[in-house]
Amino acid sequence: MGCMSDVDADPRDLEAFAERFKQRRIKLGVTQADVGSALANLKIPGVGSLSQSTICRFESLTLSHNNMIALKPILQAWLEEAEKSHREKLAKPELFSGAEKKRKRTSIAAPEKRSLEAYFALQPRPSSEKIAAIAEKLDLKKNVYSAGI
DNA sequence: ATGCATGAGCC
DNA sequence: GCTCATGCATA
Repeated sequence: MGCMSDVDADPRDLEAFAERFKQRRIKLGVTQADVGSALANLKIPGVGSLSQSTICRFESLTLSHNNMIALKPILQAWLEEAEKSHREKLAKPELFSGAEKKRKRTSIAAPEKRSLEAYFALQPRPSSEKIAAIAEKLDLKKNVYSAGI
């Protein structure tokens, strides 16, 4: 009866894991479909993506026992990865939000551009107060000046 | 979330 | 042919 070398085959463990899995997935703001497709990024040999259906069935324990056993380590691996990178984002937002932080290329309309060039001809290196004043006059954000240098 | 269909592996 | 894992389509 008590055969099988599966250390992890206890239905109670599975139940507990499935529950934790779902809660933590939701806490990460990730859908079942997201999990399924993200599995492919784990690059576990012989493991591709799974469907939303399968993730759902895993969480609700409606897969066969063997199927659950087989899927558990995979989903566990995903969960650990997901939580790791989530922590990294919280710890070092500046490294990760590069795409979000980067200012878009500034484009300056022709009239403003001519004005700025005129100001620059008069005074190539104005103080930040001057810059602010110029920005005010031209109704531009003050950091636009440095974009024009 | 789930009924139904499909394809892979098995004997 | 049967079982099982999985996906699609849908309410």
